[in-house]
Order: sequence, then structure tokens, then C-alpha cells
Amino acid sequence: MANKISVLLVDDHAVVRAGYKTYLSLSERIGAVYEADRGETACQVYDKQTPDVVVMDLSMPGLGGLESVRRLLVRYPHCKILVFSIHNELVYVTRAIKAGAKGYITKNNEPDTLVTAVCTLAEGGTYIEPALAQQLAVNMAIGQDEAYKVKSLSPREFDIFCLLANGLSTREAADKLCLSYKTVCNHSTAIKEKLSVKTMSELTLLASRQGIVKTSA
Amino acid sequence: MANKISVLLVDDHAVVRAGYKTYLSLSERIGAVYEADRGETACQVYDKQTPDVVVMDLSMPGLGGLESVRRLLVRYPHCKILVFSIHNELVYVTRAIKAGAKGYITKNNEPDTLVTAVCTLAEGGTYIEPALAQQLAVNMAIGQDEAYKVKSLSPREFDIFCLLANGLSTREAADKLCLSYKTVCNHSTAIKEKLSVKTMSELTLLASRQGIVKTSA
DNA sequence: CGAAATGCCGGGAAAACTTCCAGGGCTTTT
DNA sequence: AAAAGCCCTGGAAGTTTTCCCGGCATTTCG
Repeated sequence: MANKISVLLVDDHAVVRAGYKTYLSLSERIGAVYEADRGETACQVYDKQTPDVVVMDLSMPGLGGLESVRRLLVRYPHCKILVFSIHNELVYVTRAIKAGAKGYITKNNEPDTLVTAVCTLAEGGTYIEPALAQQLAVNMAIGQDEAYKVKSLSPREFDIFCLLANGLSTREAADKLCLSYKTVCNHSTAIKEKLSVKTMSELTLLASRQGIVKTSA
Repeated sequence: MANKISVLLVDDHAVVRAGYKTYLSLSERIGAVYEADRGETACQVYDKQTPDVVVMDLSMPGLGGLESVRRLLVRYPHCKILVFSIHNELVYVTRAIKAGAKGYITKNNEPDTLVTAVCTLAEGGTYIEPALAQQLAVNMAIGQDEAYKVKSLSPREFDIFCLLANGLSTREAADKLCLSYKTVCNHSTAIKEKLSVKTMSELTLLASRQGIVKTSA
């Protein structure tokens, strides 16, 4: 039997981290559980502890989960990241995988699933929630729908898409991303082209259907 | 000193419930902590245990948090519900309060805040996260009730509002209404002014929240 | 009834925005 | 090394929006 698996939990809610930690500690295969409250600090903790697996929440203030995944991988190309999110939309799954995550499960699972996934990753495998993996397959087959089109956006385009759909003006989005306003304009045109919509309203509606913007509880 | 406060935790994530429970149990004022994994079961548990306070997550599969609040209140008009959500947007707060919740706090708070809120509700009070309560007050003062603003639109403006929010371009809306496109442009400006939004996306999001456009079947 | 208010319609000029095109830098793939 | 894709930017041209204006019809009120 190998050594116990060490885990780094990244989530901005202390309460939530406590819950995960409790469950992870129940498993005999899992040893130390470190914590970080956001992407920025995750790097530092990783540096010190070099955990076997990183469990990353997607929705966090600051960098956000996806960007955190990317940055971690820049510094530690071989680190194994399991994204653990509340979102069960396929868009997020594919984004996470493309960003370099080795696994994706939602928080709706039994706690055991988290342990299983962590172990799988520790052994060098990948773990994607079965239900989602299946949907993903079906989706591939159907091919030509909105989710597919959203997936066709480049990472940068997706960022801008989210901001614009949430009501930011071209200029505000540019400021937020530290880009020229013309750049965002050009991306915006490309996005509308790829999603085959003509107006910003259509774009927002599509985003709403895809669960990328939230309009109500 | 009164009896200890009994609490019912409603959240679909077992992992998350565990975290809350741990923290709640640290307080001497809090006694039994029951759990339910969704709105449907919350009623049953409430029936058996009649807890002093219900702590309800907003985003849940099935009924969803808001609807669960309403249903609980139908059966138990005096039950004290504290909504505990990740959302810090005012929309969610107002909806929760309208649904009959006695308190609202976000998950970004220190765990102690949850305890404080639970105690306040148990004593018959209300607890709304200070930062949000302040925003809400400001919001009221300014008169930013979205529904109210929509009503302030003239009949013609409302027509145009609907068309634009549904994704039509200014020109298409003009054609549809047999108007000069300049007219629609001018109306559009007035509409945005009245609704205090800057972009078409914001306008669409508002329309979506107000149920004026439908985003999903 | 006259006057004022409000809603509706659109023109012109100026400002803002988008589109189209072109180019440079970077990384990954072949 | 070449090709391809993404990202960023700028200029020029085209389009849209804004702002300000006046005209018209209806309603309200002194």
C-alpha cells in the first residue's frame, strides 16, 4: 500500500471547507488535508506542501476557479486538479477539462464520490462524473446546438462572452480585462458570429438558457 | 436561560450540511440540529421535530429554496426561516423576504454570524446581513424597484421594450411596428433611462427577471 | 375654452460604437 | 520550418445611438 494521499482544498467558504475536510478525513487512504481560500493563495500552499491532489471550487472571488487552474498548471504542470463545482452544465465541464483539470464532479454527489475521485486522480487517472460524461457523449452526437457553439468559443472569447452577457458594456469589459476597447469589440463580433446571434439581447438570452448568467433563484 | 435552540438544516449537499452542523454545534445556545436534503423532505422533518429555526439553502434541485420557503409557510405560518445563500445580489434577498423568510445571510460570513442569525430568529427577530440590509435601504430610497420601473414605461415604450429584450434589433422592431428606426432608437434611449440600465444585455436580464421574456421552455 | 402636460413620431448633427481589414507576437501542431 | 490558431491592437469606413429640436394628437385642469 502506498503512502496516504495528501489533498489541498481550495474554496472560499470556510464552512464548506470544513465539511469536505470532515468527509475526506474519514477515508483511510487520505492523509493530510490542506486548505486555501482562493486561487492566489493556493499556489503558495501548493509550493510548501506539494499535495497529491488539488480539489478546486469553481466559483470564487478574485481569480475564479478556472483561471486558478490555469495558473497552477503553469507553475506545476503535473499537478492533479479535481474541479468540484455546483454547476452541472456541460459548458463548465469542458471548460475545466480544457483548462487542464484531471477531474470534474458536482457537489450533488455522495461524499464517497469525492473520495473515489480524489483517489483516482492520485493514481494518475481521470474522473468525470458519470452522468456528465454521458451527457457529454450525447451532446457530441447531437453536435449542433447552443452548448456546442458556446464550447467553440476560445478561452478569451468565453471570458468576454460572460462579461457582456452579464450586462457590462464593451468598455467596462475592456477595463476589467485590461484590454483595448477595440479588442473587446472585435472579440464581440467574433462571438456573435460563432453563436449566430445578431444582437446583444440574443446573446444574453442564449447565455441565460445555458445557465451562464443567472436571472433568478 | 431558555431551552436550547433546535435547528433544521435544509441543503442538498451532505458535505455542506456537515460543515454547518459542526459550526452550529460549537455554540452552547444551540441544541439539536436536524437535516433535510431538499424542500420536499423538509416539511416532513419539520412535522416531526418542529425545530425553532429552519436554515434554508436557496439553490436546490426539485422545488428550489424559494418555493420550499413558501410551502413550509403555508403549512406552518409561524415557522422561522433563515435563508443562507451564496448569492449576494439584492434580487435574491427581496425574493426571499417576499416569500416570507425572516432572515437572509450569505455564506461568505464568518460562521459565528450564522449562529447569531439563528439566535436572533429564535427570539422572534429578523436578521438580514448588514451589508445587504444597507444596500436594500439605499435601493428603496432611490426607488429602484424593477417592477415599478417597468410599470413606468408608456404603452409604446413597453412594446418596444419587449421586442428589444427578445433579441430583435432596433431596425427589426421598427419594421415590426411600422416606425422609423430613429423613433425606436429614441424610445430605446428613454427606456434604458427609465429602467436605469446602460446596455441591452442589462435590459434583457431585467426583462428576464421580470418574466417578460422566457429563457427556457 | 385656452393652457399645460404627456405621449408619440421623426429629423439633423455630433458622438459613440461596430465592422472590416491588416499586422505583429506568441504557442502549438504538423 | 512552416502552418494554424489565438490574442492584441490600430485605422478607416460604416452604422447606431444620443441629444436636441419641433410637430401633432390627446388628456387634464383651471
